[in-house]
This record gives sequence, structure tokens and C-alpha cells, in this order.
Amino acid sequence: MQKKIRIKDIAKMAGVSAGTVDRVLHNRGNVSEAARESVEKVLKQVGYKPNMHVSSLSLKRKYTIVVTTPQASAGAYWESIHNGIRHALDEYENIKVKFRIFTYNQYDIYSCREVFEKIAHYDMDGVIIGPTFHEETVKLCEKLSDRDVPYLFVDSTIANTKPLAFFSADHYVCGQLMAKLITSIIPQEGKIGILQAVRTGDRSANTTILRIKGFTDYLTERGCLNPILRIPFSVATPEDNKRYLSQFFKNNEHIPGIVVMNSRGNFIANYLSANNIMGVKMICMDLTSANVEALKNEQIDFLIGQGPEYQGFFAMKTLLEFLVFKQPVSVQNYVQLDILTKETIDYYKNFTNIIY
Amino acid sequence: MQKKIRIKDIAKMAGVSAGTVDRVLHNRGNVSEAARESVEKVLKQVGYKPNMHVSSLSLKRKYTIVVTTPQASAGAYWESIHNGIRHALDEYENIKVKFRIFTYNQYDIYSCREVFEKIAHYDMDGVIIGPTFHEETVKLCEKLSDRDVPYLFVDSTIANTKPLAFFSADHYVCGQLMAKLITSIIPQEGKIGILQAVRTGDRSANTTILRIKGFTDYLTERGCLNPILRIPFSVATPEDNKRYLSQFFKNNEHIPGIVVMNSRGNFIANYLSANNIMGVKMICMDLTSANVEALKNEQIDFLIGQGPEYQGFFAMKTLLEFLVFKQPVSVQNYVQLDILTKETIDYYKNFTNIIY
DNA sequence: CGTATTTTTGTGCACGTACACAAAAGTACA
DNA sequence: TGTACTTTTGTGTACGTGCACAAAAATACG
Repeated sequence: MQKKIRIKDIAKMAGVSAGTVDRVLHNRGNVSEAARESVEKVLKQVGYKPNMHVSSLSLKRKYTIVVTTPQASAGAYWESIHNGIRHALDEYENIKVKFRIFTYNQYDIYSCREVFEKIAHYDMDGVIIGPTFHEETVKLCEKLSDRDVPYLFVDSTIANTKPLAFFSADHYVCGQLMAKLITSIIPQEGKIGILQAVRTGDRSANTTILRIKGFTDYLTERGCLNPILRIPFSVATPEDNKRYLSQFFKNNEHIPGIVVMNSRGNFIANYLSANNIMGVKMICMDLTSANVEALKNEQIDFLIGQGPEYQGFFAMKTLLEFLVFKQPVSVQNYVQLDILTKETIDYYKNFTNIIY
Repeated sequence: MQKKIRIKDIAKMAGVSAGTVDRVLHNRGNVSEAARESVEKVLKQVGYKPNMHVSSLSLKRKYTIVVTTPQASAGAYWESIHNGIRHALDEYENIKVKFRIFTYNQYDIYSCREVFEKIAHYDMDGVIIGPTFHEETVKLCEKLSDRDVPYLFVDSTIANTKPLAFFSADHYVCGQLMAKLITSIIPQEGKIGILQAVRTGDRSANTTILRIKGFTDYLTERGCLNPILRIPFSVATPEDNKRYLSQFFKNNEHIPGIVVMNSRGNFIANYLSANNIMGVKMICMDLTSANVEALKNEQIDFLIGQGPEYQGFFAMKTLLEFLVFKQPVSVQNYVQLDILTKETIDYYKNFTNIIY
């Protein structure tokens, strides 16, 4: 309970005025070499930590921040990311932020191009990107870099870019985890069905591939001999899926376990229920409301969450603290993977709850 | 991005001065009925939410808060609770809090009595209690109630008390979860060893009994026929445990699964490794550093965390917000249960990380 | 009605920080 | 040395809230 060290105290210790300390803290220039050194020495010595909430109180500057992600449907993955972002804005309610969300259709590359083109010329202080299309994202990032606009990724990161930071699950490890879970709960050498998107252009490009790699590597490393069956599935054209599934389950009876690497696990779960296919263990991704319901109904055995609210929250928080307080930023931020079951789901704090 | 509503704004809307609004907000009295009503009407209408960080800035009052828990050894459960508490104090660094920790020996009822006697007469504004002994805690709480000192529980709650709030896992559900996990990963009808403390007086009284109930109920409800074997264990006199264990494993070979309901899972795990007993699946409680190490070494298969940092953090935060801001408090706070594996443990944010 | 007393209301300062502006010190050059 | 200009430094105000204190209004009572 030692007394808080204030700017004033630093000033006295360094033998200068508060204004000079402020100029050093914010790199505003117009400070003599001698004064700067003296202040910086004291700063280091006492480990000064500004009170951000007070600081933002007297902040005059306005910031414009752009968020671009795939369209967010209710109760689904991207909505949670948006919620996290909004909560970060509440937390720093004193900072004057104008923020705009640009969403694109994650199954339509032209929609993405159009939106990114707009963003590339928009006047803003920072961008948070939920990426889907690799090439388009790289291009956007190059333009942003040229303009010195910092950008952050959520959900996954993109190679050949220099983001200020990214917040993402380690999708490779996620795949390993799914392998561990499914092999733990089905008989040895039991067949495993894996949901595999039939078209690229959705998040598969970035994340599912990594997950599948982690999954198969795990099985190989452990010498698991479970046969892997790919279940065709299309997120873009859902009308085809019933056909895909009925065909699959006609050819493959008595599958003991299914792993779904995107957030549409509930679709399979409901198909199984509707067609009275019992005793299939399921491991699925993401706490969409549909998946949560399926978990509660014991249609899904383990649901893995990647804290989308957390990702959004910290992406925005990091960006704000970087812009306003020039805080140093850690670039790689792998979020935790939450394993949920019917028993624990009711107690799960989706992070939005944590803050308030 | 609507403009923040301030006390001043409320005052203007209600046709009074800021001082009157302040008096209404803090129940300081000396407000005419007419003014009170007018202000309260506006308050409700606009849903005023004070800026706590600014508010605490200009707070003059000092608070004394007492924390009492079992002694916290390094890397263990209670230390995490203490860490959470300290982080709440950092978060509200502007509030002048003097806080004292009184720890007692959780295996010595006299130590507890002595400490609680001291606390009962200590001059303070609130108490956070990590309870162990039922009777002693009830007595302390009665005395605190008489003095109108609010108290909160962490880790578990105690019947026949009226805490301001408690932060605890739902231990019954925790037992169910352990049953679900172990039955999922061992052969049907496989024997399950349960670690059972041989002496009362430790946390068993409060928590382990509930967990065991949840565990056995789960098995019964699901018609699981797994034989349950109690493994004797003493937390108070650890020197006896080697004997207990060697006796147990002599009598019971080929146990496919063991469930440990207290935080000493690593002890069993190490015993198994040391004696070359292989292929035993283990479900254990609490992310003590020893347990985390055992998880990483694949000695433990699933580790269940009950967010002790989270509990401590929110207990202190709730108490502060109640004392300072008269915030309404939700009494029952069941924390989430985290399921950790070797794969996910490295990414786990122990909440301390979340805040900063 | 006048005065004393109590109740109610309004005002101003402090908290720690950002930032605008004024003051002071330094520099260049005639 | 004086003047004009630049660089450096210090001071004061605002932010939203709590709280002390002063001012005003209401009430009591001779």
C-alpha cells in the first residue's frame, strides 16, 4: 500500500516541471538532452506506471478505428469477436473513439476485395482484421503499412504481413487437442469422421488446414491407427449438405467418433439425431448458440472454445493502449483453448461476463 | 459513441445542482423529498453509470479489509487466491485500502480459533474468508453480522451464514464432471480409485464431500457399474501416505483410472511413476505448479481448475465496489470449471494474466 | 415580524493526467 | 548590446467525481 508515484513526483525528483515529464513520456519533443536523460533515469528507477483511466479522462484527441471481419450472424463466432471489441471500448469509455465495422461475405472474394479497397483509403488510426482471403489480406496490409496505419489480426494470422499484434488460437495445437480428446473417448482404432469443407475461401484456408495437420500429426506421433474418413461439407452452399451427409452415412455405418473443425458441428449433431444415428461421440469447435444447445442435449460431447470475446477485447484494448499510451505490444498472442462439456457450460464466463 | 452522461448532466435534467445529485447517489441525506424524487427519476431514465476509476480518484475515505485463509504455500491453491485478491487492489489502485492477511493452519482447529478470535475484534470494513472449519466459521460470521461487518467467502460457502457474496465452484457439478471424464476415458465398468482424505478438518468437510456426492450420483444416474475403490490419504500427516498407497496398490492391481478430489494429485502421479505403475488414467483438481508439471509429463490426463485467481479477484472487487460505490451484489457466484490437458495448459491464462 | 436554528442547496477544490499557452532561456546576427 | 527568433521550460485549466464548506431557504419560536 505504498503511495502512488505521480508525474509531479517524478518532476520533483528529476528537478524539472511536470510539463517536461509529460513531454518525455509522450515523446512530444522540445526537451533538452539533459532534462530528458534526467527524467528517463527517474522513470526507470521508480518504474512509473501511468494511471490510464485518469489519463484517458483528460485526453482530447479523437481516434478512428476500423474493424473488418466476415459478416457476423447472431449467436455465431464473429458476433462474439465484435462483442469483445465493444467491451474494450466500454472499458476505456473516456477515450473518444469513432469506430466503424466493415463486414464482407466470407464466401465471396469479390465482396472482400470491394470492402478492402474501401478500407485501404479510409482515414483511420488503426485497423482490426478478421482475415479470410490470404492474397487480399496481404495486399490490404501492404497498403496499410505504406500509410503507417497499424493493423491487428483476430481469429488467425496471415503470413507475410507485419501486424502490430494478433490474437488467435494455436490452431495446430487445437487439432492435436481434438485428436487427443476423440482418441480418448472412442475405442482404439475406431474410425473417425472429420468434417472437411469442400470449397476453399472460407476460414479453412487459414485455420482448418492447420487444425487438420495438428490432428493427423498427433495420431501419427502416437501411433494411432484410427482410419480417418473425410465428411464432405459446404459452408457456402448449405443446401448440398443433406445430400453429402446421407451419402456419407450410407457408405459408413457405425462411426464411433466425429470431429468437426469448423463451427458447424451442430449441423452434423442434428443430422445424427434426426436420423436416429446413436452412439457417435462428437468433438466440435466454437461456442455458437447452436453448438451450445447441442452440447447441453448431449449431442456433442466436447466443445472447444477459442475465446472470441477475449480475442476481440484484447485486440481493441491493445490497439487503444498502443495509440494512446504508446504501450509496447507483444505481437504473438495465442489465446487459451477452453474445453467445455454439458456439465461446465452453464458456468462458462464468455469473458463479456468477466469484465462486468 | 454517444456522449457520456455525467453528474452535471443529471443535475441539469433534474433541475438541481450537482451536489444534490451526489447526495442522492450516496444516500447522504439532507435532500428534500421533491429533489430526491426528481433526481431518482432522471437517474433511472438515463441509466446513469458512474465512472468508477474517476470516482475512486477523488475518494478520501480509507478502508481496512481483512483476508483470512489457510496458509498459502508457494505454487499452491491458496496462493492463487491471494494473487487474485492483490490484483483487484491494483485495479483500483486509487482506493486507499489497508489490507491484512490472517492465515491459519488448516489442519489445526486451534490455530483457526485463535486467528478467528483475533479477527472478530479487529477494526475493519470487510472480511474475505477462505473457510475450512464449519463451526468456527459460523461463529465468526455471527460476530461479524452483529458488528455489521460484511464478509465474503472464497473457495466454498458455509451453510447458516449470510455472506455478502461467495465465489466458489459448484463442487457437486465438479464431481459430476470428474465422473464424466473418467468414465469417458477408461473401459466400461473399469475400476476407479478415488482419493479419500482419512481425516476431517481439511477442505474435505466443505468441498470433497460435495464432489464425491456429485461423482457417485453421476455414476448411479447413468447406470455406470464401475467399482469404486477409496484410496486412503492424509493431507495432515503426509508421512503416512507412502504406506497407505503401497498397501492400496498391493491389494488392487490394474486400476484403469484414478480420480483425485483434492489438489494433491501430483503425489499419486509421482507415486505411480516411481513405482512403474503404467496406464492409469488420472483426473485431478487444481492447477498447483506440481500438478501442472505432472500434466505436462502426461502423468495426469485431465486437470480441472476452479479459477482461484478469479475467485480472489472478484471477491475483493465485489467487496470494494460494495463498500465504495454501494453497488448491489449478487450473492451466489459459481465460477467456471476449466478442463486442462497437456495440450492446452501452456496457453492457459490464469486470470492474473488476463488483467494485465 | 425578527432572530435563531435547522434543513436544504449550490459552489469550489482536490485527485492525476493531457495539453494549450505563456514565460523564460538560449541562439543568431547586425 | 540589442533585436528577432527558436528552443526549452513552467503554469494553468479541463476531465468526472467526492466531499467540505458556504449560501440560501425553510422552519421554529419569542
